[in-house]
Amino acid sequence: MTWSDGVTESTRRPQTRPTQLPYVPPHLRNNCNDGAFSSMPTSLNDYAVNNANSYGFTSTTESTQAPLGRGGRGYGHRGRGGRGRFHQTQEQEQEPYNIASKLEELEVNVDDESTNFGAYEDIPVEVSGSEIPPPASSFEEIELGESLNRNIKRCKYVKPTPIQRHAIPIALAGRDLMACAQTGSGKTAAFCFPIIHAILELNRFSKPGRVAFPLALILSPTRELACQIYEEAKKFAYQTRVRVAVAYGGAPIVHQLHNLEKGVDILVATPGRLVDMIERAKVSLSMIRCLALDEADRMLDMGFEPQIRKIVQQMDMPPCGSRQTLFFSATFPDEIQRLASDFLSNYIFLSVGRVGSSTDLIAQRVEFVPNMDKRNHLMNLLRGQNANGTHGKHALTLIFVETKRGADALEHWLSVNGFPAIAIHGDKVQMERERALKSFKSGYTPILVATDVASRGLDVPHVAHVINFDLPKDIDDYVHRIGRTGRAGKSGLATAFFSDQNMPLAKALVELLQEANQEVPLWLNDYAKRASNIVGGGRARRFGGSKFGGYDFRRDAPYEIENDPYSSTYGSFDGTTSSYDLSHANSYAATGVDSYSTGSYGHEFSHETIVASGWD
DNA sequence: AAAAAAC
Repeated sequence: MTWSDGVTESTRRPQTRPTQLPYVPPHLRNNCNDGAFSSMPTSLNDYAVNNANSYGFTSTTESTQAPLGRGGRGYGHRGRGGRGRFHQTQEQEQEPYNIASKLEELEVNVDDESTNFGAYEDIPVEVSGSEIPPPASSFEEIELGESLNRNIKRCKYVKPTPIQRHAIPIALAGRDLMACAQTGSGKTAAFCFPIIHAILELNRFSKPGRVAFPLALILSPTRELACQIYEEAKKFAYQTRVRVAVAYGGAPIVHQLHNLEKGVDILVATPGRLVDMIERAKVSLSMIRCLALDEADRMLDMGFEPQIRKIVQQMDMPPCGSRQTLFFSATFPDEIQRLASDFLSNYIFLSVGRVGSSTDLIAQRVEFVPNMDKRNHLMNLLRGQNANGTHGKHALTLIFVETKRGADALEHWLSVNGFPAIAIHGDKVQMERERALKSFKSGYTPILVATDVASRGLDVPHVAHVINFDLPKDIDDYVHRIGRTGRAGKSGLATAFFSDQNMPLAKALVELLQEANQEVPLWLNDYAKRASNIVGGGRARRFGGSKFGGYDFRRDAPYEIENDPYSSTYGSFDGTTSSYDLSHANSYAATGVDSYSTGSYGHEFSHETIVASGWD
């Protein structure tokens, strides 16, 4: 990145055509051969088909119907007849859902060093905007510099993930970016590497002093996520002169201030504490070269947007255009994209995987469970896990509930019933929150009951099972929640308890399951159809003509762009919706068109391992 | 109607 040249001047026309090499995620590159390669998806399929029975929770509308399709790709099989026996708790007791063996079958988080074999067959990549820098295929090719490369190796990152391959060159070129990539696919590194590289290039490090002048600011919606990003960034900046600091509420401010006084290049923060520090004149944003928002859609939603606007537009931060701005998330609803463009200048829109989609590393199940039966049903699930003795460090269970009170209540109820559970939510003091998370991570209490405080970004290895005890109202929240498992190439399981009051979510849930090649229960389909007749059912988010297109909201609203007071910030973006697959890669180079997308990366084999951590 | 985020 060439901040020293001036951020806005550093954009350049791509010199070479994008190297569209076949992509295989890092975890798939270990000792691959055709036989092993095909083993995982097969077990996934078998899993879905064979367990249609033991799962078997269906509404009366399904009764004796076989489940539709299967969990894998294609619809060649039909599950054997699932019996609708959702009132028959007796039978549940006799035939508890044997989750432990299923987790083994799925090779869920068996071992950090183990690799799972499978394929991302179709990872659509869409890039739009003007003068798009081409993606890179290796870290070496990106030339991040010796010290950073050393740290990348230390972290056992061998090959960039798709989001990294595309986002890092864009960020290095100094461009603003709105990036969407699936949970657990390596977003943290995708914005940390370019930031650290740019600071090293700038070769002007912060000095100790009463007021801190960070060069880069990374914002996070929760304290725990801020901590996690901070820890990651520190690893990446190890033995460089780049200093990283963190600022978040609920912890004594003096320690954080003390650290700031030593000099800060990269500040990771939650909004409230940051504003506090700025108002105390302990931090100045006047030197900020790069602003990165993790979970950017959350940061710009109703609850957070005023604070972000204050920090970005009403403090001493350099204005849009004279700083670089990077937005990252797994989800990016249309209306939030529109809002986000206020903070961006001539930005590039990048999506790896469909926006808001989940990864197919997560096997998703939806069961109809009336509110009254939820606890009993949960008990049966957990008993199934316990029975096989694998409910330890290698199979953590994360249970999401709707309310803070509900989290406490469920924690208590589980504890009383002999399940080692602990709760985390925003009414606990920070120390309790951190203790709960630590206790969960260590496996000391392998069950964590959480509100949405834990739904985004947190990277906890060994989370094998995410249970949506209460489903969220927003499908995007669901995507983030289940994204706590199936990270960095590991597979995972997500179970949702769907009750009558989740009707509004049915349509979006069905669409998501279909996209992720998951089995859609017939009864859920019925709910979705009924719900779609009611105004407001689902979310009008996925539209657009082309198969993968319609994600960059600028494409859907060319007129608004022309009439928009900010239209100049769009540079030469012309609202075209060109779409290119591999066979058209050449035309990209020849014409310098402003967007391209790929439908498939194909497959590739190599021999590499990767260690999970801080992937979001 | 809920959750998160400063003291």
